Amino acid sequence: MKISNKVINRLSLYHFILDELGEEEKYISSFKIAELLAVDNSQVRKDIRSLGNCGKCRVGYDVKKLKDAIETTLGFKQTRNAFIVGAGNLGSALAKYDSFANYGLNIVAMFDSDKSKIGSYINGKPVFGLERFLELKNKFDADIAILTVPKKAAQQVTDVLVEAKIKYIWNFTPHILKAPDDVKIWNENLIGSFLQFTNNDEKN
Amino acid sequence: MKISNKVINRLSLYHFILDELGEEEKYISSFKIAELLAVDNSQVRKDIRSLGNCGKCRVGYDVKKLKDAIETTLGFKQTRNAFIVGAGNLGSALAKYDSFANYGLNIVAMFDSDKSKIGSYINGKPVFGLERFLELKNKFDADIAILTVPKKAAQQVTDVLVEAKIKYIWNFTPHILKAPDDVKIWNENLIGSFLQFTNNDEKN
DNA sequence: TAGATTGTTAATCGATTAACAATC
DNA sequence: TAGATTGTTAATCGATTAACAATC
Repeated sequence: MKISNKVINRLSLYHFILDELGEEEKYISSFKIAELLAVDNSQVRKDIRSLGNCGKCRVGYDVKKLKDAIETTLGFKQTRNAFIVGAGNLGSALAKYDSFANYGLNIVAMFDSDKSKIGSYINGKPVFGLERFLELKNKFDADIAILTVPKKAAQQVTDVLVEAKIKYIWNFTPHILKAPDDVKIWNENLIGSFLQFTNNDEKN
Repeated sequence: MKISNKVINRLSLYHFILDELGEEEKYISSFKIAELLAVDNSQVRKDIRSLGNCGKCRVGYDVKKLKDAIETTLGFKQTRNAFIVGAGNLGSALAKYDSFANYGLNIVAMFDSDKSKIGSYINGKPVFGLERFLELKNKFDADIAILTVPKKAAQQVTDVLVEAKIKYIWNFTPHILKAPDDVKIWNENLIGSFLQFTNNDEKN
């Protein structure tokens, strides 16, 4: 069954909470989760229901089982290989963000146009020149590109990624990318987040 | 009139598009914007309508006026001062992201617990020890904290921010923060983004 | 049992899409 | 005028909230 983006996002937040519960807490209620995230408790139950059979009347949800169900449903275990394209500050920050691996995102290499960076390693990930993208895309079995190049290079680099038949582009640049319909683009719009955050009382 | 988060987010994307149109393009149609973002064209018109009176039948929207209307409505011009708390890779990346200033987000200083960083400057922003947070919050007129500390320090640092009566916390850590209701928290959930992105065909 | 909590339905609310008259 | 595009209404769709019976 299809799970909507909003539900996926909330399930990932529930997982953060479960992740930090001590061993001694065996059960957690929808009321407790709802309170921590300031959402409606029946929404929490409904979200969890989409994972299948998890809860126990009167006691709540088994923390370990619930965590496991979220991990299975959201695919934390099936790892996906990804490239970071743009080894600047943001690209390096993401390369050093080891939590990604726990959620199934495995960063295998990085690309940059700066010759002084090519051949170096950032948190163990090798940095290559972009001209080798096609070759290395085939070698590493990666279909995700995390785009962290400067705004003005964004489209040109995207063309290279598209040419190499990358399937997913996670776009951290404030540039609207042009790409064929079969390439899935996710705009990580930090500016938009900031504006929502400070202009509005809704939560994310 | 209140504008919903989804509309704010799309308006910021429209702004990116307008920002990159050459001087020669005086007008743009809702159909063109819709095509670039793969959204519905009547949604674009409705979103723009929430800005007030902008369009011209037959010719489309005046690019300059539309840009200006988005900037006014979303408050790009009223700058807000912010601190980055955590001068690691991600904090430094955000400190170097000069585009923020164009959208009204002015980063005035950074905080870290690492003594070797305290006293240094990152992209011109001074780095202070966290024990000076309260003092400097009053000095700089800042009510936003961008939280980029390691996950395990997140709650402890949040307590300091709350104590100093910060109003907005932009949380980049994968930790659910506990804070009083009058502190507004925005979770920038990168893990959640990744999961939505790769599990689902909806767009963001 | 009494009480707490889930699962689920129905009601409400808001967002998206489709359609088309009005406009220039 | 003819044609393109906005503005706006109505229809549809989906998400949230409220309520409560079922359960242990």
